[in-house]
Amino acid sequence: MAATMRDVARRASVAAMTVSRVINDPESVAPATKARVEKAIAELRYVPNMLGQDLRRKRTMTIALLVSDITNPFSIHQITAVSDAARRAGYTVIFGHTQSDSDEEARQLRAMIERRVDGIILSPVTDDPAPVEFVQGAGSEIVVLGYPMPASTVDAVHCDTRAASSELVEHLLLLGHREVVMLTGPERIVTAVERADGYGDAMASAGLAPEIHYGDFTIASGEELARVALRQRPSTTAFVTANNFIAIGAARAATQLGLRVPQDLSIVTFDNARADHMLDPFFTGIVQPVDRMAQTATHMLVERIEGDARGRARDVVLPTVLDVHGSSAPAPTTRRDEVTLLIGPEQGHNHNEVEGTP
Amino acid sequence: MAATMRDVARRASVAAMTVSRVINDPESVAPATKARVEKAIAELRYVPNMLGQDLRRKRTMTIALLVSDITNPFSIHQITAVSDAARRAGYTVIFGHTQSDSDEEARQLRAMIERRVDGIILSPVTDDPAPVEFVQGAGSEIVVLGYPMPASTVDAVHCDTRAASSELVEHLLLLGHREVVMLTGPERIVTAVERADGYGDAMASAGLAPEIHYGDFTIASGEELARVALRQRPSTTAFVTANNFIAIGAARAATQLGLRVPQDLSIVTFDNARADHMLDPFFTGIVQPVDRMAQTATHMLVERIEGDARGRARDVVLPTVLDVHGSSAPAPTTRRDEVTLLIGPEQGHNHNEVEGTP
DNA sequence: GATCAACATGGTACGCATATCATGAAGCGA
DNA sequence: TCGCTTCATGATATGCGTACCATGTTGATC
Repeated sequence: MAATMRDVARRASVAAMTVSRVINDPESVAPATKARVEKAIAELRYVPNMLGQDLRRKRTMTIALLVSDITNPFSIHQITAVSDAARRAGYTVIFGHTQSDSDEEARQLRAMIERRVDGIILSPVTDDPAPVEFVQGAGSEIVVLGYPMPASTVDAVHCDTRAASSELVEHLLLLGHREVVMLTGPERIVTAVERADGYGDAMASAGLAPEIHYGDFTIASGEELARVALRQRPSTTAFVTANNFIAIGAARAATQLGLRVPQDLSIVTFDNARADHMLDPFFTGIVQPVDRMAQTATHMLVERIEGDARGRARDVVLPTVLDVHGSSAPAPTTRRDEVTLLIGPEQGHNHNEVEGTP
Repeated sequence: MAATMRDVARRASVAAMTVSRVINDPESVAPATKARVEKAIAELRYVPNMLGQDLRRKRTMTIALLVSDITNPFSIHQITAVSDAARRAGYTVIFGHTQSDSDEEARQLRAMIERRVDGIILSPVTDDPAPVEFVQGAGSEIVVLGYPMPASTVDAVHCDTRAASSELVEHLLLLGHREVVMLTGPERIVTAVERADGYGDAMASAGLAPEIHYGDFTIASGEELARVALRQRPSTTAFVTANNFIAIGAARAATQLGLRVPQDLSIVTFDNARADHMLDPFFTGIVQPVDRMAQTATHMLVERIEGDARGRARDVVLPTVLDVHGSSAPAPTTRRDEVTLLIGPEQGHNHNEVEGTP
């Protein structure tokens, strides 16, 4: 169906090689020949076949971006930032999402290696070095985005999310909160653990007992975690949540239990959706410089691919910002025992696995 | 660097063809041979090169999805739905976004044809048949998602967005509104025009004069359009907006002008963000069955690719739902002339191009 | 023991574009 | 006019995997 380079060559009475030259290095072809070839290209509506080109050149000019959860506005922001930076560098980007699942991550990485992408930007699920080694062993370049990799044999761009988590707690402590509970994601995901650790650090420094609930990075899980936490400890005055979905869920649970945010309960979080997307930015939270992270990662990757960067792995840590909005307020002074009453009828609701850490 | 099939063949003392068989049709290889080959594959960490395979098979098992604006939650929803459906059918999906720009659309389509995707799902910018013909001429299958194509030589899945727009207006009329103004996107984009037309239909049926403001599908534009509309006609009691970004902008403008939504001003819209993502679903609006649309489009495309569907183009129209939330309320009974006062100091603000239609 | 089928495996060419070397023509100076 | 460079173009081989046909082996059947 589709015309090939040889079809064009035949029609223009030249060799295939000359057609290739017209496309890739027009200067090197005589004007008359070039015109003939271009005419044939137009007439046959010839579109080059990158499969052949890539196979021969051993270069696809493609980089892959693997994010954990494409439904998260945070990931969307990463995707747009990476594609823009990549396009400027002359690369095409293909995406995948792992749904925070290591097996899916492995499958996706393999699919990308099969396509022989020149490089991969990965937001890894765990700090297991195996996926990274797999990519490197296959001869593709890789940059890790969003998480520090412990065995640092790979370029990485991330924020100090543990310290940022401490910062969130300190914000609450300054507002007079003492009963601060952490709601985070699954224990198998580094981000969830890191953010819980930062919370633990700050609580320990303040001489307070930490209370951490592990769940999922979803609204439903946030709702459930908040419900359980409030039932177990009705005197809680503030939640630190490990992402915006958990925060939304927690806010929902609070509202349903008759608690007002922030008057009765403060909620602070990570990875706020871009302010743009919301009618009123609401959650106080840590904002990561997504654009800069994505651009930096892309540039580092392109440097590796093009051989401009050799040698040791580079680890770039970018600063976060605490963005104070309406979801955090001074701790209420009175105890709220009526909460237990409201929670009563909801007891059969606890069907998620929830693990508490002392 | 990376091992090839022949490397594996040599190591297992078989022909390359046998390695290929082990990978694609393991049943046809004797167990002992198969084991030897698999051992060699593991030892060399061989990963097949799809470029070679695709080139030979003339099949990439890839479909491309081209949406207009990846930052829109509506598009994200399309992306996830299409990738899920495609994965189930054994296809990989690659994405692109056109930013509602015809040139960018053409570039992206060409890039996808260059990669020889088996098919393309396109949310077109305009109703120009050229992009569709380009793809068909290049031998790829295509399904148009979200917009009806006038010259129906192509499969399409969409909603009757014009009728839906009328439905929005009727909802407002039932609430007693008479001064209803349309805020829509650029005139060059079909969706913007279709939705304005539906508004026009309903206003005409009710014997009311339409007033349409064209702008962009962005929050900033929505804000600007609303500001201008309210200045020109302070007695406006309701806006119909052509997407959620315009709605958010309009709500912002209203708030800044001291108008409460919905008490003083109702706002209804299209393409609400998924309820999930918002703390409180707020906008009354038309909801399109995104999942079903995306699945249908994917299935139709796969059928074409696999030759199960031949002949005439199919045009599937799916029903929309009017989702009533808090942004629409009965029309206020008193006139509001103080609005002009509030608008006064903002006059120098009109730097977007805004076109009014009588 | 001969014949044939069924099966396992190999050899060769091909899909498309390009790197590399080779060839021919034109241009230039002496 | 000869010899040399410079430039435009072509022929061939290559990248990787697979379709297709061919060959050899095994085993069953009479």
